[in-house]
Amino acid sequence: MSHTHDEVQGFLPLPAATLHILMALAEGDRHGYAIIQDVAERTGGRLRLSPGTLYRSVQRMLDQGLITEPRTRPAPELDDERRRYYRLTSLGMAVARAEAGRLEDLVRMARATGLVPRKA
Amino acid sequence: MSHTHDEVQGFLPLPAATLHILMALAEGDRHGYAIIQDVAERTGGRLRLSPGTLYRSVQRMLDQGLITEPRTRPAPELDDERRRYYRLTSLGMAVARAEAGRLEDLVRMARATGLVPRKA
DNA sequence: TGCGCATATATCCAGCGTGGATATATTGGC
DNA sequence: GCCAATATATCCACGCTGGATATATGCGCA
Repeated sequence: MSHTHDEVQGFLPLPAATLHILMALAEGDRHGYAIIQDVAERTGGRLRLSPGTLYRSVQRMLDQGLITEPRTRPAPELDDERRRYYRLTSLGMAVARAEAGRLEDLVRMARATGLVPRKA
Repeated sequence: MSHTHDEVQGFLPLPAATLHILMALAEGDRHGYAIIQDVAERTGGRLRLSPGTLYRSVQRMLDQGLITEPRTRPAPELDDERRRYYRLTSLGMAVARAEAGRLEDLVRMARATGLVPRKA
């Protein structure tokens, strides 16, 4: 289950919401509403994914194969029937890593200009 | 010539082209076409700003006060009359630093998920 | 001389990603 | 019984982008 450089690179640059969703799913399977909360929490409330952005991003990511909808649902007794859960694919992980690398390059370039101090 | 946190933060997230233009101008005054070349060079040819993106971004940045058009033109004997030169403002620098910081936070978050290794 | 390419700026269109509003339905607290 | 939170889904308007197009000058080369 390996992915070619071009196959992964073709997704970049990743839409902002997509990277956040991938990061939220890195810890485990989550449903849509939980992803919104997770992103808000992780960003200290600075990024609040709107429902429109979240559900359209999720649909696109399913189509692209970055995430899947697993058959098994966690904790049936605590479950909410309405929920739809999502899981990272190996392609999704590879794409997230590639995007993070791209962002690192960007930060490195910014530092190289001398415009940006090397730490805050 | 200081800028408030909110004044600067209000520009974020910065459009991709805008950050690249700010980085290109960090080294000194440049005209539009030179910015396109500079960005292509710095990114190893991976990002080629289209004319549409470049000139619209520049116009927006002038309106926002991130850059200015200096009166003095460099090297009059080597100059091309058609060129329009642009220069970073202190606001532009502050905004570029803030955006770089935002990207760093993003990379840090990606690392924290364990999804992204800490160096390549 | 004339052709094409690089230089240089500017405008237009179509496409995509986003926020916000709206809709629908269920659950829990007061 | 009412409102807020939970949960998903769709629609509209806006902003950013690439690519095409337009215009004009300068340079190399056949």
